[in-house]
Amino acid sequence: MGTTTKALSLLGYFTRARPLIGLSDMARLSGLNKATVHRLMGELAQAGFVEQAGSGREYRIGPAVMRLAALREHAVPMRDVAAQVLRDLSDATEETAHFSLMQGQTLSTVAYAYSPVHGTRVTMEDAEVLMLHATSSGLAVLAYSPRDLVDAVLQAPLTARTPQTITDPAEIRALLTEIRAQGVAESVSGFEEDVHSHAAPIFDARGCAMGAVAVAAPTVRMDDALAAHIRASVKAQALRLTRMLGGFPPADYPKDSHDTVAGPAPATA
Amino acid sequence: MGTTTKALSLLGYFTRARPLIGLSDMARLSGLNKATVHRLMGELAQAGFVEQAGSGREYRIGPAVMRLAALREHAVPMRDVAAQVLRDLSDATEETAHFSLMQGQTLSTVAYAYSPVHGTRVTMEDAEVLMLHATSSGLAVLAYSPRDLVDAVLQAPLTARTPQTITDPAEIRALLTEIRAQGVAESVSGFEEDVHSHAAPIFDARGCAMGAVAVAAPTVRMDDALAAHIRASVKAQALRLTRMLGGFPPADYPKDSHDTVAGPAPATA
DNA sequence: AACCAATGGTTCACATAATGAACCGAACAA
DNA sequence: TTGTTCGGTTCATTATGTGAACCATTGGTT
Repeated sequence: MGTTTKALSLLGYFTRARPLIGLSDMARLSGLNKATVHRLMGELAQAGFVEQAGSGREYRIGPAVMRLAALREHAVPMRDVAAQVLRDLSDATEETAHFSLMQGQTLSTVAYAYSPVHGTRVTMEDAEVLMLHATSSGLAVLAYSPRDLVDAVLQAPLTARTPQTITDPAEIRALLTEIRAQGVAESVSGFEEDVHSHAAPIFDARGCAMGAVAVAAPTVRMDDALAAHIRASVKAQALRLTRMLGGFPPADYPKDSHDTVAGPAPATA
Repeated sequence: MGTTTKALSLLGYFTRARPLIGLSDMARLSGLNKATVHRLMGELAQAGFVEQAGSGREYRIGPAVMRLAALREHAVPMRDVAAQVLRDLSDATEETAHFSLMQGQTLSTVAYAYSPVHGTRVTMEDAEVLMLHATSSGLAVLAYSPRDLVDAVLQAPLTARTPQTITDPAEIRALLTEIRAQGVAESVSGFEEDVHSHAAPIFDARGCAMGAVAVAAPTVRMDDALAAHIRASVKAQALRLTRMLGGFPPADYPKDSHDTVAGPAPATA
């Protein structure tokens, strides 16, 4: 393992729950020698990536990352990043993939990608507003949203877009629990007739659901095999997009044991 | 120079104007061997600090910094705190207010606020790097910086951003003495043409200057009354921000006994 | 087609820079 | 006192990083 990799891996041990780490703690966490950690932290500190908190001599994330984050935000608009992931997702599933973001209390479509494989496909509109209770994307977001939002949405009148739209608040709450267990939401003809969609949430840097990635297929093409494939794909790609956008899933988000989506892994040592 | 320092220094070459950098360019910019840069960028990429943009094989800042920035912001909500102070300052002066922090040996913009009053205003960019000798913020910081830093900055070649930029080290040293007497630095068209700015330093918990708050106005609007108002406001708000961030001014920082610039609008409005 | 000058990327002999066991002085507790 | 921690330092050993020279591609010129 390269020296730089070691140094950068140290940054991975800072979390929301553990924003301050002392020298000895860091040595323990990383499994590296205390002297090594000291030198690496010194270099990180000199570059402004960490700094020593005033009172103790513990370290915390430094100001340099703010500058880089501002650059990243400017250089990489979310749509472009999402477009890439959606293309992969629609290729993998041979169906329509789309990405939507919460804006205020509504969910609106940001980007989508079609698969060229089938002649019939689910089509999307730019900036379409998705109802939270009637779409798989909306349910995926709701399942990982704070109670306030869920209550606000479910106490408002729930309009039925189709005869299949679920409008009973109690039924939806039960659904949300199930979604949290699965990590994937599902909707059959809830928003558009004859559309069967699966969605997984996208999380921001605080671990809050900020949107969702979904795959929508005509109901006639859906069967158990395709559904299983889509569920796995959408979940994997949603995790990938979450990471690409700099967010990370909450601790209780169900992990599939098999798929290993590359991420900023901590020390393997 | 340590390997880690070299790797991290590469990140410093990304700017707003240059968000994508190729391998050869990076080697040129950093003065390092291409093979070295390749390996370092590889390690940075593996950790998510850079990534290779889809089209070319050029590098850009990666998603990992977003996570760290969120952590930093959570631990040290400087940006939020500053935003509040800047809003008050721009309201009070009816001009653009901004806050910048020293990172290593450069000063970079952290936050800013515009006043809605005038149609023309000085505009800012996120994460813009301010030259220490050519901006009021830079001079304010230098005036309260240790001798080493001042010497290092003034012995390097001082580039002139505009014809009005002061590039004579002796002249700048004289200026710094004056700034220490006033507690406020001033720059007329030193960084951008037709911009007149005033700045006051922000101190950390040890009483060292760690950044500056400034108000920038179009030169055409500047007159004695506005200048006096801005000087008082920027000084008062800088002191306030210093305190809010847990720092305090050094003993020799000039205190204005009389003006209490709590009042919002200037007389001229 | 042939040529040139870029690009990103790779190799390997060499030496610089990283490593870690043992050490220090300072707090704090029993 | 003794025994813990803690952050930080030293220095012989060697793993790690380095860079001149090398490919393989690409895009532009002649």
